[in-house]
Amino acid sequence: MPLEPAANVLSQNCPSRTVLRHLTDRWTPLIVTVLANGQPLRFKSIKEKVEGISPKVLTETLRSMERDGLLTRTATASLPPRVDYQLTPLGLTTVEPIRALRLWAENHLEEVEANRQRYDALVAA
Amino acid sequence: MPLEPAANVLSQNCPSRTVLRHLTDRWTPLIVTVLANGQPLRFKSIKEKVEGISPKVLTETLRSMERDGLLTRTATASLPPRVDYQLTPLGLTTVEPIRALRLWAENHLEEVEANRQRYDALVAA
DNA sequence: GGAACCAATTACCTCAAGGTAACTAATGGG
DNA sequence: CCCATTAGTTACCTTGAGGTAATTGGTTCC
Repeated sequence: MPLEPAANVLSQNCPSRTVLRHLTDRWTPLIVTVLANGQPLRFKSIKEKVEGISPKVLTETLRSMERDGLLTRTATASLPPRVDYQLTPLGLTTVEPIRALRLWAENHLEEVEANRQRYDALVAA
Repeated sequence: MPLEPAANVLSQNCPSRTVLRHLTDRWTPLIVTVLANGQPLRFKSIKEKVEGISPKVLTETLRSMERDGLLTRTATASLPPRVDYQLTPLGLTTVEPIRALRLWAENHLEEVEANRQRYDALVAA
């Protein structure tokens, strides 16, 4: 059994780059965030919590995550129809990294904005 | 002193969303990765380590990171010219979250690819 | 007999991120 | 005289992610 060559996102053709890009897609971190506790959520409910996402893009992003094995999709043929999405064990392992990234953005917002103002003032001068 | 309203990336107009998007720009995690040890690197050196990035986009991304206060740019008027980039203390606080994300991508690559094959086989059927 | 409900799908459009290629300034080296 | 070097800039183009709006289907509610 040969050892796999180590994946390395710095390498031009390493497929781990696409994995990283999926993980950092515009809406993926937000969807992981609302599913983070492991409980299933319905399509409509996700759409409400992730403010501003369109149904088309939500469907696309959920499909992509399902394909990568991050979540499961369970359709119930009830009336009205019901579809539940739930993170898989693999998906749950992304929760902590994504949570850290999200918290960084939320907690350093003011500092970043202050830096921008300083920079823009310098450049204008 | 009024308390700041808590930032929340799930809110449509919360400016923390743009901070998160910057952090997850196509090249930002890779640039943070090569600067992660805190040592300054020259433009050319970054360009070589982050395989495939064009000089234009590297300049743009570095400028954006400098504006947000993640790194400093130090130009030396020597010949040939020399410009060093180095993570700031703020930038260094992104290293761990980004490292976790990168490691996830690299370490779960095979599992993700296996899931994709399974999914595509099912959908084709 | 229409409206509401849910989870989409479809067709279409837009825009900005990113890519490509050529060019610049300043100077030392052959 | 011309090339190499470094860190870009400029003009231009492409692409694909994402947005918008309308539509579907089956059933119950009014």
